[in-house]
Amino acid sequence: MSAKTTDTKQEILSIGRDLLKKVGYNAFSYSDISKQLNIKNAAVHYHYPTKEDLLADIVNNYIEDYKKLELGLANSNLKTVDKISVFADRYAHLIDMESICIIGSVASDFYTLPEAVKDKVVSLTNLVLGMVAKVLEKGRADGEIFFKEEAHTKALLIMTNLAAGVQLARITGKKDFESIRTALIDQLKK
Amino acid sequence: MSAKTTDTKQEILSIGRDLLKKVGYNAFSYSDISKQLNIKNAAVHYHYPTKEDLLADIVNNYIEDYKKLELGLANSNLKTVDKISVFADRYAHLIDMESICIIGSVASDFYTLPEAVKDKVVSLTNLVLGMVAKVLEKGRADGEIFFKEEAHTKALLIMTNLAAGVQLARITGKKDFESIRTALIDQLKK
DNA sequence: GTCTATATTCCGATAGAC
DNA sequence: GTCTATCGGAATATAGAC
Repeated sequence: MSAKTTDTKQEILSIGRDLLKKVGYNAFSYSDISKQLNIKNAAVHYHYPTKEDLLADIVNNYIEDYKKLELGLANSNLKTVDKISVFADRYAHLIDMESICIIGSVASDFYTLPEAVKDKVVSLTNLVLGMVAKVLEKGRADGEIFFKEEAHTKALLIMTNLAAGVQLARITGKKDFESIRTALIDQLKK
Repeated sequence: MSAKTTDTKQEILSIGRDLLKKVGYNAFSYSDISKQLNIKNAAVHYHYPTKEDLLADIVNNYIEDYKKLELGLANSNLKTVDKISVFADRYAHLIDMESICIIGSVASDFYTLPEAVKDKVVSLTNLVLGMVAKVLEKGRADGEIFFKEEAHTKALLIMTNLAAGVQLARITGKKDFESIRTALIDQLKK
């Protein structure tokens, strides 16, 4: 139990993660978090002394999550198209949560982020792009999917479709995201 | 001259536009603007009583800009691929300005925007998507470009590639955006 | 160890000077 | 008409109570 993190800290992390994806780093305050937990805003500072500390933990948390997802996909029996669908489903779910993806959120706020966090954001982004590229490359080698670009470029195309797709959905509706999802899956089937 | 807008107001609008695209609606203050003009922050309030007024004018300004661009493209002799390239070039330029596209910026901050502005954002977005879709549809009818999706869907795919492409470039570098640009133009040539 | 009372700074906005 | 001095409130953060 020595490594156990308190429930309060876990809840702060979870609420912070949701707020980051819903309104962005500059638009939420410690008060927004403390009110949800019925504590004073300063209590949040005990667990995370500065907002930068909280943000850093959120990003680290996503790095861990994506490492697990990468392992899960690598060890799964899913067909390549279904692996990409798993990925697309995660983005579709964001829309229902009134969220955008973590990378899009911090990218929009990038020039206002603490320097130390920017490095972590780069790591997270490279992790996700690399994961998608690997899935695509293997799928093509196995003859399951088709694309002519480099795997890294194709990963960029798909990732940007999804990331900006959830952003656009806030403005024009979820139907547009579904059109994007369907189209990019169809493209892989050639 | 009766309709003339003061230089100060014009400069406020211009600086506000730049700040909106660089750091987002919640991350800039009237002080950021007033300092650049060597006036007091309250002087900005004379020209734009509330921050919402400024944001609304910025979005309206973009609507006018894009209407002009749409007319310009419709009356031009450019080939379809070059019209899309004009569009992609605008996005590439944003990266050099440390900016992201206006639609991506307000989409990320959407749930913190004043209600009245959200409607304008919807109009702007539909305007841009419609413009791109029209260019694509005409280009396909003229046999200049090829794509199998509906024109609206293809516009979504291209727009999201570009919008999230400039966001990603902040994190992983401009080279990734150039890969995206090259790939999406190549796709149109089939 | 966990949280509250309090300080400090900066925000958007108003009232009033020139 | 244009801008400055100033207000009320909210933000992040510290010091100290329990």
